[in-house]
Amino acid sequence: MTSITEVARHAGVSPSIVSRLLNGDPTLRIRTDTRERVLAAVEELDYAPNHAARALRRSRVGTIGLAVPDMHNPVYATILEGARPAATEHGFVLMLTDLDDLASDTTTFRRIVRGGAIDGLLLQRNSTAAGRVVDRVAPSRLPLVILNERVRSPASGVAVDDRAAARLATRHLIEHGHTDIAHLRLGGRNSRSRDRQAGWEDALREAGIPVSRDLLGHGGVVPETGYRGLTELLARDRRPTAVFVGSVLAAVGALAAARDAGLTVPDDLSVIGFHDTWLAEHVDPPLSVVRLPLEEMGREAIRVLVDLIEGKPPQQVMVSTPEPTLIIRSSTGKVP
Amino acid sequence: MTSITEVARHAGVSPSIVSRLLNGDPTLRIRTDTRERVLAAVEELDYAPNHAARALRRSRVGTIGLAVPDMHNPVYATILEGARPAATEHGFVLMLTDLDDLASDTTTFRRIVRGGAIDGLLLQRNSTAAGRVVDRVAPSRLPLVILNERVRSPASGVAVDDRAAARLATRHLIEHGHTDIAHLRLGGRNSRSRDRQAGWEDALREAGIPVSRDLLGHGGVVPETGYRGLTELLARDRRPTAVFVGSVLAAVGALAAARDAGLTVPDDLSVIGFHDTWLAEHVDPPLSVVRLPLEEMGREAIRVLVDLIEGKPPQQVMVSTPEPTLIIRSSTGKVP
DNA sequence: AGCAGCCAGGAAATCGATTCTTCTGCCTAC
DNA sequence: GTAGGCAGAAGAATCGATTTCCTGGCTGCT
Repeated sequence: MTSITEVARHAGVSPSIVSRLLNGDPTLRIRTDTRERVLAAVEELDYAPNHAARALRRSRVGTIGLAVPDMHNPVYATILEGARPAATEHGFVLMLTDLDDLASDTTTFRRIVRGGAIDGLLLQRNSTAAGRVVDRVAPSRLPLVILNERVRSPASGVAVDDRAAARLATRHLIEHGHTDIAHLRLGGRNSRSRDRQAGWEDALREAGIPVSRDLLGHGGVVPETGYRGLTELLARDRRPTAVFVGSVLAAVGALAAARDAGLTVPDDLSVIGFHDTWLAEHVDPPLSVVRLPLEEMGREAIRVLVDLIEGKPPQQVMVSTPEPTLIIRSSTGKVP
Repeated sequence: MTSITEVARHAGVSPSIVSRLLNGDPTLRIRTDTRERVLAAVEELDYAPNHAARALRRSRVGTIGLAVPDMHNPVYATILEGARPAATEHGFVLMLTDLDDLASDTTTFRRIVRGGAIDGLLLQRNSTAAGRVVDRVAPSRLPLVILNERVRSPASGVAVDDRAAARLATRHLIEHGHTDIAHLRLGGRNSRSRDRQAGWEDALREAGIPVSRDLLGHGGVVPETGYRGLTELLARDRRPTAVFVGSVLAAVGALAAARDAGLTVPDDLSVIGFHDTWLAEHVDPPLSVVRLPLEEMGREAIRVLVDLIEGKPPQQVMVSTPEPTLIIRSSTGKVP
């Protein structure tokens, strides 16, 4: 590990010069030949400032904690793909922290948050665990950005336009002549679930179709709950001819439920999901979905968090470009 | 940020006592009442040692870098699910580093590796990028563990028994009466690809079936390459009745290729994939696969890396419990 | 000549935890 | 009565980078 002292000795200057040069101190007056000697020494010794020492001095570690509930969920993977390069651009590294650990384990929480292992936290507010983390983080004044969720003003949050996207998906079904359009909602106390349901209602109302509780079911966020949700819905008196599912994974489960109920998709039942991931393309039938700017959301979340770390005020951002788009595959069709 | 000095003042002792007590210094002699005063102060101030200061002093940061090519790949997500809790157990946090950045960007590499931002690196050796990273890391003596790949002795690696698993998968096809069994290999210069092909050959040879180049194709690791691979294979003179695909994602692509070629799976063609992820369950038809202990591999990799960080010698580990298992779904059946 | 002012760079304090060395009473044993 | 020993704890150096405050020497002006 070459230290700044070695570089300084190598170049025949004092450490402060090396530091100020490398950090671009505007008040630094330095001769060209000295500058070049220092830079040459840096190159030759392959010097990089020690992470820990710099963090200690600056009281900023250069890492951002990322707490998502489940890496298997392709939605989070996509957000991550957007967030990581953005973090790098801003000079930060992402640190993976387990949401549940943060919520339940005092030792982990202390180590990470109180011990200053991260400069800020990016949190997917999903489970009740996330709520607990938010409550615990608040008093420590650690910069915090809630991901994929609209939040109230004192907090920072970055979301996508779930409502518009849900409306788009539902309208697609309406345009195919459907009027009995069910919705399998995410569930839970979060804006995503509410907004997607609201978008569904928006589209129905705009088309003059009455919104009925009979066509509202629970879809959850994994295939199993989607399967159960559609199965239960199909057992009711009033059978839908189309269903808008609030999650891709649940939509995949719904596809299986339809098959097991003896229905052909899309001839007997149209299914549209939420969020495009390459999974949607490879199920049978390929799933129509509405695509939202998830990577962009990841990128924005990093930007907002870095702003917060730099002392700027909290922001609530809705990422709306590119706009939600329909990806029409084979799971949606005309009304039977 | 409460510091150790504040805790010391609060308890009426010197900082060294606090440090030695909290770190369990065995040479520390301390009165019970003093100990309790210190612990009470720690609790009251909710003190945790500053990450950066401790890292600086100990020259160990407590983080492990993880470089995988693609989070969308459920295989990596699964390995990660195993690695993260193991890291926490050992007192480390996982840091996400981009493989390509590490390979190509000097600044990032310096910052992370030379700057001592990680104590060790867990690397999925996949692309040529990974090879470059290995070469660059070597001179810096950063502890390095290659994931999911057999390696030669001076390096450390953790792998699963690809060959046995491939043999198992192929034998499953043989037991269903198939003799024209193709293999879509991963490709690339890595042991995974070679071992899976070797396992396929093992099973054929054991059954007295000649191994033919005509039945060997390229599958890659994503659906698109799997699609192309099978399409090309089906265009040859000799048509297989079954195919063992070296990756789940490629197998999913192969399913689509079979459908587009007018073949019904499994009636006209049996398909078996490698690695079980919940994706396999939800494609049509549900894909038979062979399941390997991926989470366990992630956990083991952390153990080996931590050993390395603590100065123990390199190890090459093959994770073989639980043993590879067949997960039989509906994509494999009797020979037509 | 004398002095202000600038140029180029140096010295030292600091961040917080760890760890090695040193110190102070008090008790015991000879 | 005093040296020695030990329990119990304080002090100080250190890790490496940053940053504030200085300094020596030269220039230019009066």
